[in-house]
This record gives sequence, structure tokens and C-alpha cells, in this order.
Amino acid sequence: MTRPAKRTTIADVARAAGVSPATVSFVLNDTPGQSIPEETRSRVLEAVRRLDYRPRGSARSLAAGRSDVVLLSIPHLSIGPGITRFVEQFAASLADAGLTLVTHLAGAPGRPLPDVCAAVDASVVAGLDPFDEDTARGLRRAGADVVFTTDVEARPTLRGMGRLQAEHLIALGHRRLGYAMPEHPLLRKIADERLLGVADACAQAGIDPPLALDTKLDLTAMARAARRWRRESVTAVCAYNDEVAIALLAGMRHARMTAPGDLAVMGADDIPLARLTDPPLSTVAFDLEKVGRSLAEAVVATLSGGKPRVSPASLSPHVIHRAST
Amino acid sequence: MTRPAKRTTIADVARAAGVSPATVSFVLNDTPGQSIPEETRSRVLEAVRRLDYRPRGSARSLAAGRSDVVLLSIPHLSIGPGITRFVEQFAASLADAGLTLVTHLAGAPGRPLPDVCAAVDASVVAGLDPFDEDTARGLRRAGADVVFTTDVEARPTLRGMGRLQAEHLIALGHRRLGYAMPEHPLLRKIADERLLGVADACAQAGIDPPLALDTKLDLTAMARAARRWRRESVTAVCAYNDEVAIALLAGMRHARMTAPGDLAVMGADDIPLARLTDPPLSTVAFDLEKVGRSLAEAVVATLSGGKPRVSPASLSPHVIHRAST
DNA sequence: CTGAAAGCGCTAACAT
DNA sequence: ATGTTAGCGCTTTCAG
Repeated sequence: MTRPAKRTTIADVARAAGVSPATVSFVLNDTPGQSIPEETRSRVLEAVRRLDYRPRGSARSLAAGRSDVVLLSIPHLSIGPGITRFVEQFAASLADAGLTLVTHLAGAPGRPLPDVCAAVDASVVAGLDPFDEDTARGLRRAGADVVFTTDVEARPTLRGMGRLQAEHLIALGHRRLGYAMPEHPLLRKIADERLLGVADACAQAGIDPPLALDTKLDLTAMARAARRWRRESVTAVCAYNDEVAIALLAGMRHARMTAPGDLAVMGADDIPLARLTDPPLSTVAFDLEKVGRSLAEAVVATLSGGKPRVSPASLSPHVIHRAST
Repeated sequence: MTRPAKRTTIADVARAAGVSPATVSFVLNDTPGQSIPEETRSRVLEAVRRLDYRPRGSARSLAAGRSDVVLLSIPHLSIGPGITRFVEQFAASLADAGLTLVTHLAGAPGRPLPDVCAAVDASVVAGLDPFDEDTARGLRRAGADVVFTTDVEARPTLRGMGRLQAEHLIALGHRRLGYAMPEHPLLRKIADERLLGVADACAQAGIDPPLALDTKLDLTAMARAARRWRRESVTAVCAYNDEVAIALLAGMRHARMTAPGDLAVMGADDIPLARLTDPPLSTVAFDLEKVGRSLAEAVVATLSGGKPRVSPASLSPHVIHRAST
């Protein structure tokens, strides 16, 4: 409980530079409508550097009425190499706009998102998927704008992934598809959406709807599912993601089935290991960095009064065709 | 730039409850040395609920001189199911202590950690590995304490993972080991540490030091490495992690080698897919949730003046023996 | 062009 | 037992 050494404040910098705190603030924020002579400006910046001064976020937001913190909520399950690239690009783009990104792993424990939002005084909260109405209201009341990668209207675009998987398989001549659902209940909502995309594509091609089966990351369970699909004359299955797809491939091997002969398999997300299966896994993927960039734009737009919106085009997924289909 | 609707403040709550702001603050913070009658207390809490009031972090930290925000820096590479469990448990334990966790993906782009720290006004910054001296100084100057899962003294414990891999293989009769280094340079430091553990175990067993080879997540590169090890009469290899191990298994298959006959393989981290390889992958793993809990304790201890320290015992890894070794 | 001064929302002495 | 008051570090009018 020892009161720690006083940190350097704007007053220290002002003193060191021989100007007033206000001037320091002007320089640091490039406050428009001020004309600081180059001389003074550099004197201030020099002092800032020398003292390694960093304005306190809390004081800044309190005074300015808005913070430059953006909070990203990530469902604690969809974490993989892809999301990392997305977050990095998102953070970088935000940084270009002078905003700071921090991340929160949504999930059962810990504190509710609105509390976190209030704690860091975020001015924008972003998520991959829309929050439930309660949460959204809480966030707004906590003073934050809310932005998503996929807003409600862009929803159909989210199905694009499933649709693309299916279209690829249908183009290859498959007339009866399966869908491998993920194990975890929290993934269900996304999975349902992707499955809908597959169903759309099937309907459009005039073939039976996909046979969706629950799966587990387990050899025998996967083998059973594979056999079941074969029994039902399914010739190709879309997996929720690459991990499920790899597990299915393993299950098939266990059931002495081979891909793509007995069953063609298609993954999603293009994780590194997808390239290493036997046969290598075909998959669909987003350009995650593009998504990150575009979400950052949406954030900036929101902050300057525009409406939160991500252009659906930015989500366009693409197929990576390998030997497993 | 429309000034948004004024958010509810402690004054609103005070008014609604018919008390002074100070009283509300006392109730909300369980300020010690105050005796608020149950009556008043519940009246305040009721008002808080009705107004869905959430104190602003920035105002709180500014006034109190310390925030309840903890910032966790994650190297943007070590993201996987394991780290997720760790973060969740860490967040939950911190929440129990009234602290809020947010996370920052360290990496090239975005802003430097000390800036993020200042922006959210974190009172503690935690990391998996020690930061470089510059960063650490910046953080301290930004007013944060710094805590790690593995502090310098606990360092030897970090080697435990490598050591355990090696000991397991040596117990199985292997006399010449290999080590599969990860591809990404940022993983290098951790890998070196783990490799040191393997080397220790070898030295202790009186056998040759491990033959470390750089690897890539690529079939032919892995096949080449596998052949090289065989040529050098290595009979078992410790992989940096399960992903590398799985890739090695794939490379061996490609080179028509089988595990564990031609080469025994041992992974690390126990990712779900490790169970599904052929043969299933033996691996070593931490109890990540225990680590999360114990790091939270270290944070709390630091905050109450103790010194940042994680008990090495909490990092004790264990072997998961499967068919690949 | 620069400084003085008034808060932002909250906490923590200090009064009552 | 509760209210009053003085800031926390910064931004931002408004004067000079």
C-alpha cells in the first residue's frame, strides 16, 4: 500500500519545456485551430522524449469525454492462427488512426463484457458476431459504440463460406453432401449459419439438402460418422473447419476409407496443418487481414458519426483446392 | 461529433437513492472503516441496478490513483487451445479479486506495449515471458507492476518441459535424441529454453546432446529432417510442440518411415489433434488453468506490495504417453 | 501564439 | 452514519 513514486505528468513536461501544460497538450494532440511555432513544438517533443512521458489514458478520456481505446471481444473458441492475423491487422489499422486495441476473451467466467468496457472506458466495442440485445444495451449505456465484422444485413455473407464449400463440391460432380458439425455448443451458432450456406447451394443446384452430423474430435466417433455418411450415399462432406476435417480424415483412415474416393472432404480456415494431411485438405478461407482492415475502417467511421457497417465484399472467401476433394 | 447523451454518473445514482455521491462510492467499493446501515446500502444497490450504473474506469483510476485493469501480453504466436484455457482461468481468478483482464497481442504492428498500458491505465502488466529491459522500464514508468508466468529464477522450470520429454524417451531406452525447432523466429527464445531442458536430461543420462534441426511446416522439409535424423542414428525426437510433431509425423510418412519404429516422436502442449494422428502422439503438457490461477495470485500479491513471484511448482508439466514413442 | 482556469466522474480525507 | 470538499491528470474554452 506504499504510494508509488509520482509518475511524470504533463506538468513535468511543461516545466521542462518552459511552456504551459495547455501547450503541451496542443502539441501532443495536434489540436486543430492552433498554430504552434515549429520551435516550441520541437522543444516540447524533445522534453516528452527525454522524460519518456506517456499521457495517462484515464485522465485523457475523463477530460476529453472519449477514450481512444477499442475493445475487441473474441469468442474463446474461435482462436487459431487465422484470428491472430485478423487481430494483428485490426490493431495495426486502428493504431494508424490513433486508436488502441485491447482484446477480451468472451466466455463463461471472468466479468461480463459491459463491465470490461466500462473498466477500460472503451469508446468502441467490436465483435465477430452480433452481441445479444442485453449486452449491446449494456455496452451502449457504458458509452461505447458497437461494431461487428458481420452485421445483420451482412449475415448472408457469412453463409458464403458454407456456400462456397458446397458449390465447389457440387461442381466436382457430387450430388449428395454431408456436413460435419463442431463439437462445442458455443460454435453452434456459427456452424448453423455456415450449414445454411451449404443448404442454399444444394437447393440452388437442385440436390438433396446436406446431411448434417454432430461430430467429436475422436477417432471412433469420426469413423462412425464417416460410415454413416457412406451408408446414406453421401459422397462429399463439408467440415465446420479444418480441425474437424482433419479429424474426419483420421476417422476415415480408421474406418479404412480413403479420401476423396470414398468421401471427399472439405475444410475451412486453412490452418497450417491442412497442408500436411494425407491427402492434403481442400479448404475455404477468408482474407483475414482484409477483414481486420475493413473492420478498423468501420470503427473509425462509427467514431466520426457514420454508421457501423462493414462492406460485405470484404468478407469474400475463396477456395483452396487440394487433393482431398 | 455530436456530443452523446450524458451517461449515468454516480451523482445520478446518489440522487435516485437519496444519498450523497460519497455514500454510493462507499457502498460500491465496500470501503473499509465505514458502517453503512443495511437499509441505505440496499437502497443504493437498488438504484444502481435500476439505472444499470457502471462506474467509469477512467474516473475511478484517476481519483484512486490505481486502476483495476490488468493487461496480459500474449506473443501473437503461442495462440492455441491451451493459451485460451490459461487466459480464461487467469481472467476468472482476477475477477474474483475485483480485477479486470484485457489482453494485448504482442507483435510487430500495432502500438508498443507501454503505450497500450498507458492507454488503459493498467496497474499490472503480465506476460508469459520476461519483457526486454526497455519495455519493462517503459511499463514501470507508465505506472504498472510487471509479472510473468516464468520469472527469471523460475526459468529452469520452463526447461522442465524439454527435460520431461527427454527423460521419457531416455527411459524408453533411446540413446540419441533429436530436437525439432519451430519455424518462426519469435518462438526461438522459448524453443531454446526447452531445448536446454532436453540437453540437461541428456547430459544427466550421460548420452550425446540432442541434435536440433530447424523445421518447417512442410511435407518435404519435414521428410528431409526425418531422414537426416535417421542418418545420424537419432532414434527419437522431441518436437517443439504438437503442431511441429504432427508435421514431423506427416513428413515421416512421406519418407516412408514409421513411428515409433523408425523414429519416436514426442510433442508438447496436448492439442486435440494430437490424439488423432497415426500413431497417436505422446506429448507433455502443463495444467494451464493452474498456471492461470497462480499467475493471478502473483498479480494480487504484487498489488498488495508483495513481490511478483510464481511458485515453480505450479508449472509442473506432465507426460501423456501415447503410441508414437 | 500561449497561459489561466474550469471542469470531466470519481475517491478519500475530513467534517459533521 | 453520511455529507462536504478537494483534488487525480488532462483537455479545452476563453483571455491575453
